[in-house]
Amino acid sequence: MRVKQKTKDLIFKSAVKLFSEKGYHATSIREIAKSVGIKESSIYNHYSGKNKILEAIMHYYAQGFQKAIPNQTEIRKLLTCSNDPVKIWLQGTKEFLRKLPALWQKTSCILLNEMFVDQKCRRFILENIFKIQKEAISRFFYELKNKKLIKECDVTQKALDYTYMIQGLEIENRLLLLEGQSQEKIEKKIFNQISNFIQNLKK
Amino acid sequence: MRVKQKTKDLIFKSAVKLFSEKGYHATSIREIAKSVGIKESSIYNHYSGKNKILEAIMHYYAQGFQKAIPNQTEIRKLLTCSNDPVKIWLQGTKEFLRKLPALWQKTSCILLNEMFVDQKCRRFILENIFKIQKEAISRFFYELKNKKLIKECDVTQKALDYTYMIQGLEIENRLLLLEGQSQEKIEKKIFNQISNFIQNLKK
DNA sequence: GTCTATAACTCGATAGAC
DNA sequence: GTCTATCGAGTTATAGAC
Repeated sequence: MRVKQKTKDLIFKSAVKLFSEKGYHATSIREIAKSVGIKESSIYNHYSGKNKILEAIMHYYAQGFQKAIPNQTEIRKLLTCSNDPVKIWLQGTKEFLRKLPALWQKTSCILLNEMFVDQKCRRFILENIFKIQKEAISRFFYELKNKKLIKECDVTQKALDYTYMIQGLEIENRLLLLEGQSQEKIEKKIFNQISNFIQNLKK
Repeated sequence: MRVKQKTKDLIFKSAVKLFSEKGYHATSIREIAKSVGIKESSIYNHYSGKNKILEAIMHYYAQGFQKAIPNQTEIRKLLTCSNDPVKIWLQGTKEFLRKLPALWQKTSCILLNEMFVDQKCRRFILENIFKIQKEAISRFFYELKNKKLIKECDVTQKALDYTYMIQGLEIENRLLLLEGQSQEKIEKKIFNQISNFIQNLKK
């Protein structure tokens, strides 16, 4: 049982690596098997098909995302940390990123690509990710406004603005990762951009 | 010669349609040929390989983009139209979109996907599109600031903010198109979002 | 310039020995 | 649970008739 789990895990990890680098369709079962060090037929003892690996990735992605989103209690706790919305937001973002599982970034790359090609994947992300993301940001902004830490504004519109910005950043993030830029440099850029956005929400 | 050009054009159009719907890798030469109404071998009389079609698409995309970007003269002309930066910007955007060739939207979908998978395509877009886009927006914002139509601000930072927003919008645009939402509804959303951004730049 | 025919290869998936 | 062997279908691309 332990060995079986280990192999399945290796298949998953290799698939995530290869799919994120070359794309789902351009990666073959054979390549995954080779990078694990087994024959392609052995993969079918763990996943009944290539598509099942993608489904597992979708599961991993959604579960990791949902668990990392701060709930109402965590938001309230964050609000007591400081009177500076920028500090609060950065703290919240850091905790969110820290809570994401190790391979989440790569699974994100895979699915955000596949989304434009695979209808099932697209619907899944639209309903399970984008919606939740927008709601969570709105909720957080609403609490900040309630506490008079940010100026009077249309919270829903600002949450939309923020979401678009994050998606744009995400694209750059993916490109820079593929071009081999360091994770620190990317994170610094993201935090600058986020700080700038929240700064503009101040009174 | 005329017939030859017509077929080549049909191949290009069919490829753009299929690639944008199913992705480059998931579309076969056979399918393209079938949708044109010829055999796959006949395609090789016009394009020496599947990859050459993608290269043609890259060419079409970049050329269409560059030709649509307003030059310094056009920017200056736009600035005389109104004292409202929102009106000026929307006018500029409309002219930009109108100047884009018919299939540009779809080629954009194809390449923005392929970008994450194909290094050649990625470099091409990073160097030929993103860079030019950012520079053009900076230039335009700079002129608006010079004319005191927008408040004192870091023009480069605002151009970056705008670029991220546009990329986020572009993602949504692609998704909604794939989900069958009407072009008008999408455009309305884009114009709202853009207006909102420029409005915030006002004094 | 399009066709038929086919080469040469890769793909996902299965059967059955061990 | 992994292996070898292989199937059947799909792929890009080419050769040569018309």
